[in-house]
Amino acid sequence: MPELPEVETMRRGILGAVGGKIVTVEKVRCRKKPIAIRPALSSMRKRIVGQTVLKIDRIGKRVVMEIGRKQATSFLVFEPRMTGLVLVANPPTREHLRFGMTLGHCDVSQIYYWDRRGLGNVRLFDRSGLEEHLGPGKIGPDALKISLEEFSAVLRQPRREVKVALLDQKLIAGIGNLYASEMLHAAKVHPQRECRDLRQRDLKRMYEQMREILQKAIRYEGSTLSDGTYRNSLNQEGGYQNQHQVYDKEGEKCRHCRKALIERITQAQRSTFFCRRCQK
DNA sequence: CCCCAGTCCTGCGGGC
DNA sequence: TGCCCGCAGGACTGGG
Repeated sequence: MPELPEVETMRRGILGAVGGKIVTVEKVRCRKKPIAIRPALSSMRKRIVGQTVLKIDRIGKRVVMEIGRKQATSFLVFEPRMTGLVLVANPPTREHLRFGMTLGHCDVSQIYYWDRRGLGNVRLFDRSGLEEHLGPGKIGPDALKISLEEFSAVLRQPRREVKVALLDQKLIAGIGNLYASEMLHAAKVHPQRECRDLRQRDLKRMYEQMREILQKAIRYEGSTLSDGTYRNSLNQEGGYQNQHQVYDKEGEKCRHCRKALIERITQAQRSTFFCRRCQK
């Protein structure tokens, strides 16, 4: 379930390994069990082999590598969805390795895309294609770049439940199911509140807790759940799972009030965890 | 416009 | 004990 903190950790892993150096793409390859890789490998090779890695970015829950020369640059986008990993070393298994790149002139020589379930994808866009698929309008402002004013404005979604709105990537980019539950608990806001009923003070607490939790989760290098799928770019576990207050803790005593039990409900076909006593 | 169910896919754990 | 089904939830799609 890579969300913003996990994808940011992947981005930093790649950046630390290749950043600041002139990096040339030498080889691009793909292993069995093809996932969505577009365009096909042959044309991807034509466009990026021999080119230079210029920038490593993140758009919401995607890692974006800008590759090329000054003018015509391409954008290689890794979208891990549920079980994808962008690695610089130690892919968990060979079986689910989906895509690899060999780089020259830097400490790491390989970038891997590994994906157990294969729901993710790797795509190459030109500048206008990137704009078309992932530009503003297609995807909201980043959860760590949005201002309080903008945050309050995009959540003017009268009848939508606040938890469902937080998951909508067109409104805010980067929040997924796990961190939505955690930030609402920390902000003491009930996940089923309709957005129109939120007061400015509620929005302010949500905004502050969103930043707090995402930044802290990045420091801990993300959350590795019991299925163990998510790893950082060196295939090591994250640490934020030990900081969770509500996610996947149905029936446990709330760590905040120490009285009520954490409940689990379904919203938009996803589990939400919350404390009825703390969250109003 | 928004909501909902279905789709992709694999591995696991709960239940029988 | 062993097997099978359902669930996990990223993003997208089509129908209401």
